[in-house]
Amino acid sequence: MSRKMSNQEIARLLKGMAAAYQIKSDQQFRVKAYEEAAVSVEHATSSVKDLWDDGKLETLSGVGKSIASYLDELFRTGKVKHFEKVMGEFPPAMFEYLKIPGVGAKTAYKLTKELKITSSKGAINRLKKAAKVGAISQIKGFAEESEKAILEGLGEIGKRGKEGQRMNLPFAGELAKEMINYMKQCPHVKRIDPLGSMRRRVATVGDLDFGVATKKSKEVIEHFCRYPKIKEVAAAGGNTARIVTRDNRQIDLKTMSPNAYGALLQHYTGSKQHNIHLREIAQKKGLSLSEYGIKMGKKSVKKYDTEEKFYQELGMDWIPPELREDTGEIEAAQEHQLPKLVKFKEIKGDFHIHSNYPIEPSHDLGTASIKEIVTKARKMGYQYVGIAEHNPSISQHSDKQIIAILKRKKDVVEQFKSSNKKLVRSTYLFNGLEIDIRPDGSLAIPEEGFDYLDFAVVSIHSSFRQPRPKATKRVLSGLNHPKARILGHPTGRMIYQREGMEFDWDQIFDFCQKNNKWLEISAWPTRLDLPDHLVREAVKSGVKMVVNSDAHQLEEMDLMEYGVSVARRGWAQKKDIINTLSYNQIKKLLC
DNA sequence: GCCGTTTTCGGCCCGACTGTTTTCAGTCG
Repeated sequence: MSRKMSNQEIARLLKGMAAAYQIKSDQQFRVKAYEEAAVSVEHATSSVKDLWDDGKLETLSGVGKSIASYLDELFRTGKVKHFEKVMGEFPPAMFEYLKIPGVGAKTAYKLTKELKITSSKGAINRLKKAAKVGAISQIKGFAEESEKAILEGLGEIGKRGKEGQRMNLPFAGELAKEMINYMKQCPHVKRIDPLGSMRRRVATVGDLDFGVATKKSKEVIEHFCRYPKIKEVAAAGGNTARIVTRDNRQIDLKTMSPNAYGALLQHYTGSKQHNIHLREIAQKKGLSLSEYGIKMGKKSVKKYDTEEKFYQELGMDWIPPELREDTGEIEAAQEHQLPKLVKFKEIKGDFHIHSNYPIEPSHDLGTASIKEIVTKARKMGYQYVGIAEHNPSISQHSDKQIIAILKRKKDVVEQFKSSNKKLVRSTYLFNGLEIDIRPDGSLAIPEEGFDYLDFAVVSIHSSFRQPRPKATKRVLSGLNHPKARILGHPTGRMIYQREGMEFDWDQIFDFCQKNNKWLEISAWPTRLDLPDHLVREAVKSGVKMVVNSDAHQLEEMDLMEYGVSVARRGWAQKKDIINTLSYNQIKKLLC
């Protein structure tokens, strides 16, 4: 098929199969298998099509021989005969209704039958009309509340973007900080943590959830419900509450007494796959896990104030939330072999910051001066900082002009260094450039221009749709120059806007590893690129990476922490990240 | 349909919430 099918669409297809089987048969475990495969596809950090290209479909948990072969058929022919046969027994409208929050297989099927709607075309609108005239509440098993819920659910579909309304990690992270600061004003909040994908630092976060350790749940919930940015309190009970903010973000809060907080934190941090695996292990030991603690046989639930003790009870080390995806971390924790993940405070510099130096680029210029950048870097405790503006535009300048601009910039940097000796002694300034790798693999400045640079970040900013062999060759060619040390935002993905490029990663990893080239982990909110799963592959291949902010404004230098989160999710340790090296070490590598 | 240092057969996570119900079904995370 010509169009690349998104993970979201594939997940929907698998969910449809689960729903069909749910109605059709009592094979509840086959239903569960399809549902799990759907979730796995939905949460996959790489495109399933890419995995298929690489023959790695079965690395997705929950995708075995059968589903892999169906997906193979899907990618080869654009359809799956078996799926069409199974789902063909049901009105197509039913699969549309599955999109409605709160509507599952049974409800969706019942609606199509009772309302006699079959075609998927206009199914949503017809349902909306039925709800408005009160036809749904007339159906047995439904009443006013259900009808209202369906109407509200239908409204949700319209509001959501095509990929669902998830936020990128830095966006969600900043919202979470605001909430945490607000909640800490309440003296009864002993401890507060984000939960779920936010705590695991996934690149995209859905709703925000928080856990609070407190002995005074009522007061904490009340304080939560007085959050200044609130639009409405959607629900509030003894230990949980849900608010909706003015920008329509749903935020949940769950409280627990401090002596049982560890289990709550563990349970709601997930991931679901991680927890299921844990419970299976627990079950074999005769234990049962829940958000309240651990039940041993018929005895009462044992409580845990910390997660550490909870994991210890199961015979394993505490697992950093970033690793809790059931991709081997549980086994590693049992063997006491978990990696010592890189930390934000170990970062000693940032190599990708756009200053406002008038370099006349074709892409956007930064807004902060060189002095502001170095001063900020020093405040952040960095030992060094690299400025890397986009190269001067090639369409607007001759080679000669580009060389002149780069020479002048070097002069300005040298002048800055000599007139700010004290500052530069504590935080050294490297003079770099972010250079386009053009579609043919050449770099967008003339050879002589490199004489005026300490290093170059080379990146792709155009022609993202090249076939894999050509794209791979392009990157290797771009990295080939001795001054080209960093491959900027390697896949070029833009979260929710553009899929990453397809490369032969083994070739790229191999080249980087042998030639001392570094892959960037960009902390730029819509990039977070390399993505975490590729970070992990790179770590396995012994490739070094560098976490950069790609800041265009001064404050954006603070986004570095989110890049570190991506590195951590990719199991990266200090030794894998080049900008954890001291200035003296890095100087030797660059000069 | 998936999965495996108790298994290639025989298991498959746990609980809350909601709405509709007199004891539960469906959905969600």
